[in-house]
Amino acid sequence: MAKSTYRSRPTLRDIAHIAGVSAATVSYVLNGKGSVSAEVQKLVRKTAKDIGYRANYVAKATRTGQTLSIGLILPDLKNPFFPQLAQAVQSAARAAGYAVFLMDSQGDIEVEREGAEDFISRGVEGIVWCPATEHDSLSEYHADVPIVVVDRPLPNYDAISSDYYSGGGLLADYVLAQGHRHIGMIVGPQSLSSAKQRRDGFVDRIKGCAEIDWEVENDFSIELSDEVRRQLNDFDVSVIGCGNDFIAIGVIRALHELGRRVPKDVSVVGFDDIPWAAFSIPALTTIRQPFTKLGNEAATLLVRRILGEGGPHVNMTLGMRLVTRGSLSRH
Amino acid sequence: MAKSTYRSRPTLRDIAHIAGVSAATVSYVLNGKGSVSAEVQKLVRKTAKDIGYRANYVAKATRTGQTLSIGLILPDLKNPFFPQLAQAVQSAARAAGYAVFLMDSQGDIEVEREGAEDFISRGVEGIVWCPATEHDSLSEYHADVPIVVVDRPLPNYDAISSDYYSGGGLLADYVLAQGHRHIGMIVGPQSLSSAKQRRDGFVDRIKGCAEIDWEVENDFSIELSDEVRRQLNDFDVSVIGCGNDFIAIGVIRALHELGRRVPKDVSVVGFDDIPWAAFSIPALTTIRQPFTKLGNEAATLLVRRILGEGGPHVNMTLGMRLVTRGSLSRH
DNA sequence: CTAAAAGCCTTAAACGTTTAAGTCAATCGA
DNA sequence: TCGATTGACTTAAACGTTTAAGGCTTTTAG
Repeated sequence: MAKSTYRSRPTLRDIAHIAGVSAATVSYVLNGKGSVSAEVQKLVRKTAKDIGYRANYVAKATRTGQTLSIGLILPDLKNPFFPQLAQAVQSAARAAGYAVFLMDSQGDIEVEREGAEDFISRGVEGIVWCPATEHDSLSEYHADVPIVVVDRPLPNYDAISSDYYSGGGLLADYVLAQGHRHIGMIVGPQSLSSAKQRRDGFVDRIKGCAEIDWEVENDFSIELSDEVRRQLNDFDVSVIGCGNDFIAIGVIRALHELGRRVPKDVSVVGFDDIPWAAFSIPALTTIRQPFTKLGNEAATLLVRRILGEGGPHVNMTLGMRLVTRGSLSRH
Repeated sequence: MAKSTYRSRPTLRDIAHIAGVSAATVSYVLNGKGSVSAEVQKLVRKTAKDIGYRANYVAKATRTGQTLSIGLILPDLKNPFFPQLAQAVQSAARAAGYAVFLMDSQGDIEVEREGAEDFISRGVEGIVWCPATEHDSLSEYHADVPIVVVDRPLPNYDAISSDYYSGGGLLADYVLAQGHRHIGMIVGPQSLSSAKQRRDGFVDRIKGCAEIDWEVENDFSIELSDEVRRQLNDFDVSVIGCGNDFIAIGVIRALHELGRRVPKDVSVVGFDDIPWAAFSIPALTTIRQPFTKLGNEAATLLVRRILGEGGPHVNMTLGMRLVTRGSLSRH
């Protein structure tokens, strides 16, 4: 009874029958293989078109073993980091003829696992994975299918991530060049490698050139802890470096409530260049993460692996660049 | 040569062979059908586990005709409207056992078409579609597979959208209740039904109670046209109603550049309650669109159609609600 | 005690493709 | 003229499942 109202699609055999040739012949012309006379080719194509034939990929896949699909697992689409990534992965995959299954793990590593398992049952030929945590929750699927992890180098995987350390350095250079010598830092959770690297890159470059007056940790979130809010009353620093743009936007907001003007009274810099960064008031000076390139490269690398490209796991790292807007002024 | 380094997965026949039973028996126990002795059940399950068997959905699908997958087509993941929707669709689909293929049409109706075609070739059992334009670009796939369109009622489709008209009214009520009597409006492109409805809902309620001093059109975008920017110099209106939150954020920004304070000098209201709305300064008073519910309902309805539920096309409309934050003050 | 029913398992066909191998006729080269 | 090659097409098996039909063996009912 299910689907009863929807038409069942014509098959390759239907074409064969109508055109009076064998199924094999139809398959050959539709795939441009074998040798078939121009006459028959034309006939087959015509009947295919006439009856509205469309290939059945799943039948095709049973025979060839190729589903031409990949899976994308990411932690939370609501985080503005991921839509761009997903878009790029899908677009690059599509260009290579692959469709992409989407799985939002909601930050749950158990869901990540189940998702990967489900994907593999569905025959995906590879997975692009943006891990929710530092935990290698997909290790058991590793042998079944190539996996490219993005945003985080993970041992035993192909990995593509932004060069956070250099990005931190880039930001430090600019902060120094603009004359700032007293700096407050609100870093992301240092248990996350991505948070640690951007911090270290920044700090290492600052070292000896200026003073880091204080450094506190906060979630990668707009909500600031009480400890952080207290630090915001410090009038000695001329700039506050934030672990990411969320924190920076939260800081600008909190500063605004405290009656301190950005960047007049104190400058603020972020990290990532999420879409909102351009539209805060003032617009955020930040380090741009190449979201789109990240996704494109991940999908492209994955496809290469699928096509059999060997070699050791790559750990590709993409350059970041400084985006200067209004939230930091000369000091 | 491709995939040579990845293990080929054990099949149901492998289990059968090892356990010394027929493939049919294995299938029966794995699917909980037929009648199989407890003994054999145990044996089969054990061997399945031992050799790390995982069902091959594509083989299964050739036989059953059910791929347990649906497609999701949307115009632009970068638009903050869609990530939440996608998340909800995926989540609800997953709960029903369905996986979802993602396709970002980039606003191109040709891509929409190709995407749908590709999906159908891949055997999706249904499609959730968020049209990029008012154009019914998927009409030809309509007969193949159930399609639920979201955000826009479209004739001959099941449709789920927010009740924009009522939402507009809700906003008008609040604006009036707060004492505003002179209103400027920056509406979205009136060729879009969603833009038109929210405008009409607002205007119809205002009518007779207050003055709409001016009304201009702008894209649903943060970038404002010159005409719009000129209007912003009008000191007569006490509130500016915007077609969506993007426009509202752009307006707050432009007003800020003009030296006018929001909401002290003039109030601003948006529409949609995109995630950024809460974090602008001041935070936006707006009408919340039930993104998550929209996605959930769409997926659930689609699944019901897939399972064979008949009946005429539904045109479900979801209530919106007012979210009061700081961008509008009493007048 | 026997016929019918129930329980447990197998056989084999089917789903819509692809593709290796084979057939047959026409063409070619010497 | 004849064997070999080429060209055009077909046959049939295979991919990994599901499932209707059937065949034993054991249990049940009368």
